[in-house]
Amino acid sequence: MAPAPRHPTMADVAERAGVSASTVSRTLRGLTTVSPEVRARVEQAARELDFAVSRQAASLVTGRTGVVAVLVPTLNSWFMGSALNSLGPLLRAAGMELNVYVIPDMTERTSFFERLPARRNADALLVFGFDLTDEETARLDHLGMPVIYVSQHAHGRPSVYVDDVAGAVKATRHLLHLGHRRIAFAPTVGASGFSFSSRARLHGYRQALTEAGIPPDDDLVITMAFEDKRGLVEGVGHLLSLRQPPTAVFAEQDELAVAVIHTLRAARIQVPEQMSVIGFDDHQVAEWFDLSTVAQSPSDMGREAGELALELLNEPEGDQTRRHIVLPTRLIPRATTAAPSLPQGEGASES
Amino acid sequence: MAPAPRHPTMADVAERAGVSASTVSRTLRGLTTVSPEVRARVEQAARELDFAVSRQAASLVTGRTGVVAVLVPTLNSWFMGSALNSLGPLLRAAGMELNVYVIPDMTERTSFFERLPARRNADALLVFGFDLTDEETARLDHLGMPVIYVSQHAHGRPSVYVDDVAGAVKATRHLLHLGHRRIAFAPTVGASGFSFSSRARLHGYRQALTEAGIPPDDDLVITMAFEDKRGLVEGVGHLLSLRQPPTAVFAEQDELAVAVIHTLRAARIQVPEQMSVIGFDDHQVAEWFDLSTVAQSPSDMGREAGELALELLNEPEGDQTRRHIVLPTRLIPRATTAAPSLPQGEGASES
DNA sequence: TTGAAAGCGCTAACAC
DNA sequence: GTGTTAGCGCTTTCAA
Repeated sequence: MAPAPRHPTMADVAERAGVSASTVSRTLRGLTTVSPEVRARVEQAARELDFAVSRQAASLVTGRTGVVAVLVPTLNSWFMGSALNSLGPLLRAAGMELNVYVIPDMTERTSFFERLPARRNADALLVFGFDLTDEETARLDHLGMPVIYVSQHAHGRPSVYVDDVAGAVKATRHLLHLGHRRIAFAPTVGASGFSFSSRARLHGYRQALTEAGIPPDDDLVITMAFEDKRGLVEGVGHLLSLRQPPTAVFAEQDELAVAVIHTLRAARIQVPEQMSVIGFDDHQVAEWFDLSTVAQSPSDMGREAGELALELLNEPEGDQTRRHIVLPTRLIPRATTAAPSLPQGEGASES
Repeated sequence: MAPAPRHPTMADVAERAGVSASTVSRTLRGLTTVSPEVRARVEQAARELDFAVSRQAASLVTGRTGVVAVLVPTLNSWFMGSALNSLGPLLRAAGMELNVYVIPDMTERTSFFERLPARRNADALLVFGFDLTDEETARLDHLGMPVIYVSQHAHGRPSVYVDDVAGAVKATRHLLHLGHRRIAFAPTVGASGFSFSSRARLHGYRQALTEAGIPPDDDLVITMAFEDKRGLVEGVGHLLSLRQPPTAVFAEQDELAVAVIHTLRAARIQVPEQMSVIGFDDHQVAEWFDLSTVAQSPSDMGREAGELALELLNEPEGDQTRRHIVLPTRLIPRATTAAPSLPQGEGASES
């Protein structure tokens, strides 16, 4: 780096082009009230000086920062990666920057809500998949910028989420149609958010069972985490040791489903012959495992959320702020679900 | 949102605390030249008004934006997710924001390098895994801020990367020790960056073979992408149809390794009995597949890169700017590699 | 230890 | 169409 290569300012460009700074500003912002010749001169001068507008200075006067902030529990997940992968370029195209706040644990979370660093440094905030307390939500309400809840339904506030309940119903019905009657549900621990989806899927699972005249059995609901090998072995062991063990498992997400399959196979339980397994997501890994699943599209979610954000930013303060976008799911039956091999009945495992 | 809940300014805080704006500024920045009583008054006033400093205004005068920008080919990858997951909180702790530029394709890339939007909007830039042209690198050199190359070695510029060559040597030697002589290497297409690693791993593979007295055979190097099922089938088919087919495959990354295993099994080729497969990464999926692999730690990479960035920012313009950090790898043998079942020799597949 | 004043680089009224 | 002027909200001399 050179000693102090001071960035050129608009004044520099103005001087070089022989115009005023306002004209440079107008030109660079694409306002039409600039004559073609002047525009050409200004653009060339800017190019020659390799000039870039300082957002800082601009936003000081416009009151807009040109950045959209996202609050995420983690970046290391298929869901977040896909969502932000579509959100990023979308914002870029609109001339906005993407600012990311990664909040992996409670400490970070507390400090985030205390200081609210996004406060004056973004025009809108997208909150991904956190299960916020009322207090936290209230705090965000006073942020002074549009806040959009993504991958969760926030009462009375703009949200974008997938229809988790319907998706879970599809998965459960699929198993029911195959003849399963003892169906386990494996939610995953929400240390890092997304427990909204978790609860919605549990709800859909219960609903489908109830509709089929099967009373939900809490013994069949067992929380596990795909990173926790030990917990998996215990959880799966618990299910297998039940008086009436399940013949199918519906895992809250594909990665967990795959981990469950891995654990089952390690215990010499054949999938799907002895146990059907279905996931949720249609994660890349689902294909490798021929995993039956319910597909959702995080890319669509990122896109919808981004578009909604841009809309709210350009909206004439309308009370359109309580919009909800619900995205669909799709059942994808593959090879890890099949009809149960044994006839169902009381004490099947006893004999 | 209220009609226009104007953010309180320092002047507001100053008034409320009965001091000048400068004193508020000094207090909030933790300068010691403020008497305890005044400090207390100011802090309380700030709290009561829920005041937050405007970075925009501050950076206008300090010349520092308080943001670190990262340029990434994608966010939807284990590598990037892990790296940014550790980078984010680290920057937060240092009071910096994380700005992400996702550049998924050539169009976006061209436009990024044309406009260089990070230019006046960040204090440092971390470039992840792109294979930049000399022209692009030169452009970054003139950005007027520290630029750190991550997951790649950039000639004469600060870089953080894993020792891909050594890692690839470990993987290849592992197969050699098991008795393999025909070892394929599967690099993956670098549409979205990371071809630096790709080439380094190829190099390590060749080096290990050469050391073992085996001339590298380009017929055994076949590029595939784990998302491209068709390409996988063709690629694997190609290897199997060789006059002397390989007995082991070293895939550039775990996800590809897993896809290869999936493809092999679909073709009724047993792993590792008929074909050993080893990956690179120690991705989560490696465990589920009992995949032998070479571990690297993207979290460490993110951390090192972040620390280096902070260092360069606080450094007295020293010429320390050409620092290199090389991270280690570790071989993790699991169940997808084993000794070849057939004796090696010419025309083994002919008989 | 504190305050007054100047100004960072830009945009928005308002004139011309 | 284009230039002039007046700040946006901070930090930073410089005085006191």
